[in-house]
Amino acid sequence: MDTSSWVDTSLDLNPSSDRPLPLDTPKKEPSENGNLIVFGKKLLFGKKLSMKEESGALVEELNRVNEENKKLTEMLAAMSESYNALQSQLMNLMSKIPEKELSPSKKRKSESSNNNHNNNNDNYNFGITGNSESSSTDEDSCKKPKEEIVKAKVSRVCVRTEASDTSLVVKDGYQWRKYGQKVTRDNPSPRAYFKCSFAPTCPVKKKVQRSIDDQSVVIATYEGEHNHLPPSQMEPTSGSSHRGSASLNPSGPTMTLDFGKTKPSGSDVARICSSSQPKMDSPQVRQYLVEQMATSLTKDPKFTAALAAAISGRMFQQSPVE
DNA sequence: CGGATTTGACCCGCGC
DNA sequence: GCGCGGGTCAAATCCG
Repeated sequence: MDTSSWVDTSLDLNPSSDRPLPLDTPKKEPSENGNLIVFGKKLLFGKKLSMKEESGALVEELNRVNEENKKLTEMLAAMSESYNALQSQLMNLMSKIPEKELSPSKKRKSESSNNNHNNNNDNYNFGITGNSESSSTDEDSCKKPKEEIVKAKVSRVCVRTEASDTSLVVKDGYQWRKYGQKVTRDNPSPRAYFKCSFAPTCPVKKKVQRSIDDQSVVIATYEGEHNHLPPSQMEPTSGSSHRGSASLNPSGPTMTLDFGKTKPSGSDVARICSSSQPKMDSPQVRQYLVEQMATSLTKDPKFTAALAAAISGRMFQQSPVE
């Protein structure tokens, strides 16, 4: 199941969850904590109060916490809604993009037939586009039955990095060894070739190249499936609380975007999540994704601004002057 | 000193 | 068959 790839990705959207967050939401958290503290205090000093008073206070606190809870739930729902609205808008715009983006001078068709017909448009999808097996058309399977068998799973991931960062390094939790670099015709930026070096027998390869459209975005194309767990998950000390994904098909083409090097900006999340929408066929997964997004939102209000900026910026880029 | 990276050469598939 | 271009190899180099 390929959904694991982007699910896994989404799970790592909060790599900072184990570090003390600045918490720019003083409205919510302190009040919540305040409730808890007050609650605790009253428990501590409850001895001096009569049972009635104590129970009354407890009920009061309970009501207050419930209200707080309700508010938070509403906020969550609102955020999820606005996120979905933005996402659908983005997808609408994406679908309107003409195929003019395709480079007309492209000679070789192997790549385009291996992936999708709108190969280059993948670059503008900004996210994991899934494997070629599921996305390849009937035509492809007729034309290239051989490759259909040989071809390993292909996934594409786009990651925003610092534009000044010239190293084509995509931290995805695996260990890679670079074995080649090539300047291709389509893109003046060099393409780097990596092999998974963590396990000698692991057949997975990845290609990393900057997007011709946006130099701050690198496109990583993964081929094959890891036959081992990501090193980050094999370390017992590597955080565990927020990595509930360890059980999710570890042998699949999981892409645990660490973003350790680059800051986990909202745009990253927006790109990954928005692009993976076509794979959102499982309601559970979808719900989980929304929860993850909501968690990010509630933890970092700047996220909203970053998300809006990223999407609006993308829209502006795709429909320049109207 | 060993592993990782760099980079030019080579291989191979595809289109003409 | 030839040329082009992407992908891979492997020697040289770098780096911790």
